[in-house]
Amino acid sequence: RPEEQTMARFDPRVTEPKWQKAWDDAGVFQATRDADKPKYYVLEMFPYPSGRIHMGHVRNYTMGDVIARYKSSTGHNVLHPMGWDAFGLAAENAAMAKGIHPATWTYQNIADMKAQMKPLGFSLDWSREIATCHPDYYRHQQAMFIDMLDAGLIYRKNAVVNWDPVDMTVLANEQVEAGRGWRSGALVERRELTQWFFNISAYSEELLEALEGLDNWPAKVRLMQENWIGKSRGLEFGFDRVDGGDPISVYTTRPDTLMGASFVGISPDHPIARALEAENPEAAEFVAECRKGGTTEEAIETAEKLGFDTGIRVRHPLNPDWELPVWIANFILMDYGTGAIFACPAHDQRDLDFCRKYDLPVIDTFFAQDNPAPVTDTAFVPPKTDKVHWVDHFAGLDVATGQEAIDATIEYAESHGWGQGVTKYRLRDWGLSRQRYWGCPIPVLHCDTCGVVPEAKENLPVKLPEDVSFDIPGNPLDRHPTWRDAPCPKCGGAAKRETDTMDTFVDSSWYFARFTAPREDTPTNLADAEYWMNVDQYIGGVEHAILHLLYSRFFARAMHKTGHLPAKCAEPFDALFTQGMVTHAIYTTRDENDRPVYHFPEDVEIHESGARLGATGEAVEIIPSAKMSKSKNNVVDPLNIIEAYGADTARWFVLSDSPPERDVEWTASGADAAYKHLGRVWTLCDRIAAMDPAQTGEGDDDLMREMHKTIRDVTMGVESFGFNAAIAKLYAFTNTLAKSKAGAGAQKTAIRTLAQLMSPMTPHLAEEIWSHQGGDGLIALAPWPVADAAMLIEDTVTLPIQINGKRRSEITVPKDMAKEEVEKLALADKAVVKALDGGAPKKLIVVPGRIINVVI
RNA sequence: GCGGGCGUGAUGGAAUGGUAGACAUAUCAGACUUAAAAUCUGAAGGGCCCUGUGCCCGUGUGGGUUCGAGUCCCACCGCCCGCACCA
Repeated sequence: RPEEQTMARFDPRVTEPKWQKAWDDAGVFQATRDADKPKYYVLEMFPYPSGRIHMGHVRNYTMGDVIARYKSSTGHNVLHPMGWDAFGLAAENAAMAKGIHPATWTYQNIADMKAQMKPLGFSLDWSREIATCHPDYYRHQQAMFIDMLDAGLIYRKNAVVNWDPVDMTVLANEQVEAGRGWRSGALVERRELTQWFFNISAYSEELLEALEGLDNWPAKVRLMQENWIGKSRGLEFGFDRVDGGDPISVYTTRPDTLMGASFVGISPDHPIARALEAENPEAAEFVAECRKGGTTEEAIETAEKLGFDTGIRVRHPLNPDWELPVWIANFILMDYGTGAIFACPAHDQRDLDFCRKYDLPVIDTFFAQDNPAPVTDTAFVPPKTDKVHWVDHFAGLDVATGQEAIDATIEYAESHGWGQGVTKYRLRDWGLSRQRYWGCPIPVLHCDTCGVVPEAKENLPVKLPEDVSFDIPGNPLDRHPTWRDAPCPKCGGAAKRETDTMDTFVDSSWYFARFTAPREDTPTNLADAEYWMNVDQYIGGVEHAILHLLYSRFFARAMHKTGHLPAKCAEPFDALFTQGMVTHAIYTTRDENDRPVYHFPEDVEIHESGARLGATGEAVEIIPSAKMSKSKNNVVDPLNIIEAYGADTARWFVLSDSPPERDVEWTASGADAAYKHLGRVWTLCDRIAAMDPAQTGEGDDDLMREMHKTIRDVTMGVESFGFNAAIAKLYAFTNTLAKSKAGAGAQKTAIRTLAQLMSPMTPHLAEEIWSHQGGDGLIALAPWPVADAAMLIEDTVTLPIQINGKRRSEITVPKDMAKEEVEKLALADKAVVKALDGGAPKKLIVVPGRIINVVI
C-alpha cells in the first residue's frame, strides 16, 4: 500500500484527472487533416465490450499511447482512435441468462468500459468513437455487402457446418468441445446449410505474395498466414472406372509414388458417396456414422480410420490391367482438392494405417539410400530434397531427388495427356452467415418471383428489430412475427428477409478505414482515406495473427475493388506489433482429494522459506507467470491498481519489466517499485525546484552528457519498441541526477528533459513536473528533445585491454589519440608487460574507441 | 506429423561480433527512528588461494568460424507457440 506521506506530496488521484481535463479542454488529441504535417495513424485492436477492462487492455493501449504521444511530439499529425467490436455471442448469452436485451447490455458495457479507460489518460480521439453494433456503422457494412455481391466477391452455396440440434444454430469450431455444443452439451452434427461466402480464396495467391512486402510485420505472423493459405503444387488426374462411369478425379502432391497406389479413397461427402447413400442402406449407415462427431480437432484426433468398400473398381493410369478398389474413407475432406485421393500406404502414414486395418496391399516403390528397410508399421515418406531411388523404375526415369521426381512425373502425365500439374490452396472461402440475432443483418430478400435480391441501398440500414425474446433457443429473427416481411426491391411483391447475420469478423475487417471518416454518409471518404491510411502502426494480440489480419487484408482489397478505398490500401497495416500477455502467479494448496484450491494473492504471505496462507500458515505452491483467469483467482483488476497507485504507475509498470512482445508478470512488488520510483522523481523535481537559480556546482558537463546519451537511448528505445530498455535508461538517468552535484541550471534542464522523456509513458507526472519547473504550455504539445551529437562524444575514453580475448586491464586515453599512440600505451600496460614476459605480441588489434586485444 | 521461437544470477531481464549480468525485484548490511514503516547509503555471478592492482570458471550441452562469440554456423537436449487425417 502506498504511504500516506508520499500521497500528500504527489497524489495521482488529484493530478491525473487535472491533466486529463487540461488535455480535453485544449482538444489536444482531436485529429484533423493537415496537409502540411506528416500524418501518423496508430491503432490498437479495438476491444470487445465485455464490461471490464483488464490488464491486457492496459498494456496494449499504453504501448499505442507511447507511440502516439511520441510521434505527436516529433511533429506528426497523429490519428489515434478507439471504438468497440460490439456484436457477438456474449450479448445474447447475457440476454438468455439475465433477461437483458443484447443492445442494453452492450451499450451499458461500452459506457462502463469507457469510464474505466478514461482515467488511464490515453491520448485518444474520442470524437471518432464507433461501435459496430450501431446502425450508423453497420448500414455502411450492408452497403458494402451489396457492392461486393455485385462485384462477385460474395456468393451463396451449400456448406457443411457444425450444427447444434438443441440450440438450433451453427457453431464455430471453437464453440465445439469434445464433439458437443459448448452451451447445450448436445452432440454436434455435421449439417449442410445454404450459407453466404466471401470469395477470399480467389485472392489466395495475391494474399500470399503480398506477405513478402510486409517488412514491418513479425516474421512469425507472416509465416502463420503463409501456412494458413497453404499453397501446394501437385498433379490432378482421373481414374477411369471399370464400369464406364465418369472418371474419379484425384489430386496429389506426391505423384512420384503413383506406382505404390493401393486404393482410391473418396470423402463421405463426395458425389459418388452421395449417390451410393441413396441406393445402398449399408453405405447410408456408414456415411451417417462419418457425419457424426463434427469437424473439430478433438473429434479428428480421436477418430478411428473408417472405410467402406463401394465395390467400384478403377484402372491405374499407367497400367489399364491394374484395377484398384474405391473406398469411402472418413478421413478424406470434401473441401480440399477434389475430395478424392489415391492412397499410397508405403509412403503415407495415414494411408498405411487404413490399409493395415482393411488388409489392403502395401507396395514399396522407394527406398532411401540410408533407409532401405521395408515398410512395416511406419510409412517411409520420400524427402523432397534428398536423393531417392525408385524400386520399381517409373516410366524409364531413374534416380532423382524427391522434388525432381515429382516434377518429372507431372511432366510425364501432361505429355501423355492423362493429368496436369495444378496449384492448390488450403485457404477456404470465408463463411459469413451466422444464425444469430446480435450481428449485422445480411441485407438481402428472398422473393418467390425474383429469387435472392439485395435490398435497395436507399432502404438501408436493415435494422435489427428490438422486440425480440431469447427464452427459446434458435434465432429470434426467424420467429419474429413481422420483421421478415418486406417488399421485393425488384418486383415490389411480398418477400422475406434473410435472417442470417454476419460473422463479427466482418465488422472488424474495415473499422480501421471507418475511423478515417467516422461520420461520413458513405462507408469511407476517399480524401480522408487517402490522407490517413494506411495504419502506420497496428498493435494487438498474436491471437489475431491469422483470421482478423487475413480477413482485413482481403477486405481492404475488396473495398478497393468496390471503390471504397484507394489502391494504396491493399495492405492496410504498414507495421504490426504483437504484444505479450500480462500474467500473474497462481497460488494453490491441495484439498483432501488432492485437487488444487486457488488462493487470492492478498491471502498469501511470501516468506524466504516459501509462501504460506496468511490465515492458517499452510504451505502454498506458486505457479509463476500464468494467464490471468477468474477461476484461478489470479486476476489483477486495473481499476484497483489505478485507485491505489494511479494510472502512471500502471502504465510504467506494464512497460518496464519485460520486452513488449513477451509476457510480463504482474507482481505487487513490481507495481510498488514503479510507484516508489515515480515518487522519487517527483521528490527530485521538488528539490530541484527549490534550488537557488544562481547556485553553481560541479559536474554540469557530465550531467549534460548523460542527459544527451539518455535522450539518444530513450528515443531509440521508443522507436524500436524497446520500452523496457528505454525505461531502464530513465531509471539510470534518474539515479545519476539524484546524485549529481551540478548547479541549478544544469539540474533544471535535466529534470525538464527527464519529464519530457517520461511523458509518453507517464504523461500526468510529466505534465506536473513540467508546470512545476516553469515549462511552456502543455508538455503534451512540447517538441521531443534532440540529442546533441557533440555532447555524445567523450573527451576521454576507457578502453578495455584483452589478452588473447580475455579482459585483463584497461587504459583511459583521449578520444582522438592516434592508433599508434594507443598501441604504444597498451604494450606498456602492466598486465600486458607481465603477460608478454619480454616477448613480442603475435598480433595487436586496436578498435578505436572500443577495445584493444593483444594476441600472444 | 509439419512449421516457428526461446534457453543469461534467487527472479524479470540488459548487452550494433568488442569490459556479460545494465535497470529493477527479492536478499543482506548500515544510517535515521524509542521502535517499525517510509526514506537514504552500500554489498552482492560461482569458485580458489599466497587476501590482491591476484587467479580460475561462467550465457542449456558438445563442436566450429573469429584476434575476440550470449550474439554467427553445425549437432544434440529442454521448454514454449502456431497449424494439422490438407492428400
